[in-house]
Amino acid sequence: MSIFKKEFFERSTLKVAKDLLGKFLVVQHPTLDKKAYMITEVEAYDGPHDKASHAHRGKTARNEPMFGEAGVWYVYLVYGMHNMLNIVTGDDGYPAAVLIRGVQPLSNQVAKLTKLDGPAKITKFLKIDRKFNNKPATLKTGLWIEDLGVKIKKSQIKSSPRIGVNYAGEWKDKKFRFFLKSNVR
DNA sequence: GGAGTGATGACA
DNA sequence: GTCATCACTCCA
Repeated sequence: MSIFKKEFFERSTLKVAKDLLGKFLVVQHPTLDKKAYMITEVEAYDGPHDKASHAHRGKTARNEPMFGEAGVWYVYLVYGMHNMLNIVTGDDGYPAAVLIRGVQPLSNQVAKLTKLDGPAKITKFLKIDRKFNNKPATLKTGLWIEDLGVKIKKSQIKSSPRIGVNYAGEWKDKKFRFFLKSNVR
């Protein structure tokens, strides 16, 4: 059981995205027990040139966390009702983040807890909202990432174009989405 | 296929 | 100040 440090997130966004698969999102609510969810699907948003990234149009009040230090949560609202959970990667000043799209509860937890297979379902279910925005994921703030020793083989990782970014021109076809083979939907 | 929902960014 | 857009989900 080891919490991830900043150095993990300071590497290339694509590497971080792939390495996050099979790691665990740990949630600690004030009133509930600690729970861990395995990350099964992520997307990378890398750099100022990525048209699908919020950072593409430059630094704004909303995407400011993406430009900041690695290992910080970037949580924002889309479509008026959906919170999106991202973790900032890359060096300070380089806008990049990994969107967490899918997680799966540990098998010994509530069985009927359905697989959380959409980015907004995760945040809704785990009660993640913008109060986590700009908070470090490298401290036990209530939401962080741990390695619980699950080994992921390279052959289990699949990639595809990202979802919901069809406006992004040539960037929409980049295979920046990574997911575990057993969790294809 | 289409509605819902509201923060955000662009423009004036 | 207004207006269009949006890294989505749900119901049909």
